[in-house]
Amino acid sequence: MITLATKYDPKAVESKWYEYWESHGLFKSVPDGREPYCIVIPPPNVTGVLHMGHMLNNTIQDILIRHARMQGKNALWVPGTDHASIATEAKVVNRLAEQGITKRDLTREQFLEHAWAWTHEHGGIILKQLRKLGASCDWSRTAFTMDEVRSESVLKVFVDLYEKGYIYRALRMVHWDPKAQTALSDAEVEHKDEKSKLYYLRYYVADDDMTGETGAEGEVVRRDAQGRRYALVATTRPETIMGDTAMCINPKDPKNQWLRGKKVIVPLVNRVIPVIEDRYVDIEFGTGCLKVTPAHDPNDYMLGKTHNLETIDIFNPDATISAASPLYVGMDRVECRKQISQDLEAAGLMEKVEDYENKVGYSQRNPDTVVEPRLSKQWFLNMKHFAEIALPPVMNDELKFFPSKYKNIYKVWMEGIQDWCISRQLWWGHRIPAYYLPTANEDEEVYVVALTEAEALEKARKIPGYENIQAADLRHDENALDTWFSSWLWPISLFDGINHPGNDEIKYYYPTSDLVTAPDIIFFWVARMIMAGYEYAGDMPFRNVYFTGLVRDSLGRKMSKQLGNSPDPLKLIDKFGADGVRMGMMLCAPAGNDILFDEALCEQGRNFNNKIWNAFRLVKGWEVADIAQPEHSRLAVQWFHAVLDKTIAEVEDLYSKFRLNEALMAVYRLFWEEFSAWYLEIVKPAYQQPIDGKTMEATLYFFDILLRLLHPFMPFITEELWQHIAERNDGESIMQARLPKPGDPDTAMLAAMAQAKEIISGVRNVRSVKNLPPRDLLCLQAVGEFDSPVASIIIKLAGLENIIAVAEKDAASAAFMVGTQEFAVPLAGNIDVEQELAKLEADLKHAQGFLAGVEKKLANERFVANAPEAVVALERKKQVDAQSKIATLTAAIAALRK
RNA sequence: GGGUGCUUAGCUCAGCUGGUUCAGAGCACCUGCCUUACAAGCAGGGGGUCAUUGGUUCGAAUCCGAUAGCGCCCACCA
Repeated sequence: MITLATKYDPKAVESKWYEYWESHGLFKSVPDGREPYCIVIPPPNVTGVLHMGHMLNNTIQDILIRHARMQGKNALWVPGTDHASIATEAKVVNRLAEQGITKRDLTREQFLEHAWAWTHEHGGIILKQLRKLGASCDWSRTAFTMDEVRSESVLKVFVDLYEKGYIYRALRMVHWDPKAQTALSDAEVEHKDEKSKLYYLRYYVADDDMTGETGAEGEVVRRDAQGRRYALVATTRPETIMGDTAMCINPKDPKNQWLRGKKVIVPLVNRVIPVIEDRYVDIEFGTGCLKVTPAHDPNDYMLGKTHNLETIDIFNPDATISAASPLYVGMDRVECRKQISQDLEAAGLMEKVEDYENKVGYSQRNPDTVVEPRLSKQWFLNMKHFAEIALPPVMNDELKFFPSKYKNIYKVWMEGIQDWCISRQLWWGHRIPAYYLPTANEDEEVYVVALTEAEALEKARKIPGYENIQAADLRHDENALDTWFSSWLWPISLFDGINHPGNDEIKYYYPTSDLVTAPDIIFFWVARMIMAGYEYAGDMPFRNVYFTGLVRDSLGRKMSKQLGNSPDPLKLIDKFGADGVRMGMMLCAPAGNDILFDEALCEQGRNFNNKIWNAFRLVKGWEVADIAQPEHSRLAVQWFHAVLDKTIAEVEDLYSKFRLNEALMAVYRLFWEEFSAWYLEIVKPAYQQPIDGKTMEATLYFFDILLRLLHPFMPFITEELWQHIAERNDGESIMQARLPKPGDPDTAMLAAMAQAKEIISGVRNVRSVKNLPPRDLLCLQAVGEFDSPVASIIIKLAGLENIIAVAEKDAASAAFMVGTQEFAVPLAGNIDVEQELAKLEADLKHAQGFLAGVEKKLANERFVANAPEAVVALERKKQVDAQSKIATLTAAIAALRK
């Protein structure tokens, strides 16, 4: 007999088994004749570290992968990392800043050297951390969005889309991140409500003759103390007045008719600008006068275009005031706002300031940075075609979203889709494969798009006038592509399906099975992968998308460094074991809801590990002897087979619906309640007594099956125990064990045990209330006929001497009811009559109330006439049962009162 | 501003097409137990007018409408 510690120690086993799995190649997958099951990992940032979001996301993926593997599928989980253009470049820039180097001091090549150094230094840390969690990825396939295969894929796709006419270059108002100094896509801007100010500024009428006209009816003419007339303009951004090139009124606005055709003077700047008219202006807002700054507002840009206005860009790329501005040159925009409002005030040009709430766009990657609308030339992808191919399969459930509520969100986005700005003014990323040719005119652009410089040269020479151009004359586009322009190919490029379409791997693994990701990247990533999937692999990239929730703390707050409410996953693993943490995550992870993470749940996970461990200790401690199998054990085995059949079917159903937390809860209860609290207690031999062979064999079989059911959730402890349950060969693993197919559950047996449990609970309750010692054997009286197929189990677990059917129970006894039958434990006179009466009367009252409800229903003619027969019959049965129960209780009370 | 979802025990959630003895689970809580597998445990127990309000129906947590609160997505009104 082996002696094992009473507490399970995860540290001793986790690394051992991970190494075992890896060294025996158990995570590896190559195409074969089996059904494939594939997940591609949402690639974490290459320089990132594991946080709770990864923890949740990857636990779920590992559960799905391990489950599929145990179903006999060829399971493949492909790992990798993302180059995360903006985020990584920002980190490198920060590190260089610490060394006193700015990006501008370096050439592109030098900067990239630093970036690669950083990547190699920090890259892959997160993948090592995933191993601690037990992630069963095929590490031999680890990919990087900027490795050779992926890079080539990205460039090929760019060239292809350009040639198909979907990619174009245009001068547009784009979102500009002044910190990263790059354009962003619409999706990378997050709007936040902000308390700001509305400044009312005086725009004096130019060359005012100050004639005394008061204007037509409804006109509002403003004059200062000297009688000079002015328009009052409301703005949230006074610092942009340096870029004003017009003031706009609505032609239908009666208040401002007098301004038609006039010119006004921009305050402080003293530039004279025309008053234009456009119905775009909201008459009700502010004073109905809008200042027009075409370079710094999308609407104003549009007005500028229609009215042929000059565009003055007063910002540098870093959002300091540019030399194009007459004032405040070099000042930061935030400073400038403060300064200019003071100066306007001092000059008497600011009439009032109101509190105002509006939405301000922030850069997703630089959360403190307000994005600036900026006119610039960028590369765009026309999205219309892609929306058309990607919307239908989701709407008709060929490709399923879990939970399905995201379908609608997806639909709305697709239907209102905007072109995607794919160029970034960054170096870290895939360089855009466009080559510019020298032109006489600086504003004119001639370029070719080609995979390589050689091809570009070839193409360039076909352009009339450029027949003799040399490689040195080509200027490679400086921009990099949006990170998501590589991620959207991930499910294809991982199998090299862009460079080698139709290769064996892509044919076998694509479409992949399930994608597990957070909903915040549904547009960035999920939607675009679906687009690329249909465009480049002719099919959906995955069959199901499981959207996890966001991990929050137990108070529902987002996890953040400032709040300090974000636990370090590795510390948690250290404290509770990977299995415990995995379980803790899953316990609070109902599909699609936010996760309110609480460390207490990991504790629950750890406790469960310990429970399994101790159940194992118990079973392993039994000595087998050549003795007959007791009746109760025989029945328990029969019953537990039924429980397994039922639960396995339930669990499989829950998996298919991605209700993993419920699947876990089902196996948790199966192990703790049914197996440990009931089954083991039934078959457990008396202290130091041996067990019969049949029961032992069945028990070990059950334990084995339970471990298999638990394995996807808790891979380490289950492997450890599975290896101990029976002799295993080197290289064998529970990972490869199959889940049994459930049979039809023996419902009669399940019903019999359900009743038996109630009876046992009844007796235990009597013991508890009457303070009867647990070891004293009791006698149980069943009033009327009694016949249970599992009576021997009741006798054992309730601690009974026997069960006897009696016509009338002892007067001095504690009674309880199970269904319609009364049971009693004779108490040899020491009963508290009052207490007993109170209990019976409470039961009686309840039964009477119940009966009244049922009878009221039955008295309702319309119910009897309209309800289905079965429902009415059921009500009648309830009536009869309640009546019999009332009779029993009344008799019992009368007997006690004697 | 436009959509959309949610509101069931102290907490986190189940409850599918309305009817299985007047709502279930886990955790938390209360009581009693250190009973040789496990106190990271065992046994027992309490706790909900299913947000509010109209309606449909013989019958509503479940269907429909309104209200309130919370959340999410989208959006260039200064």
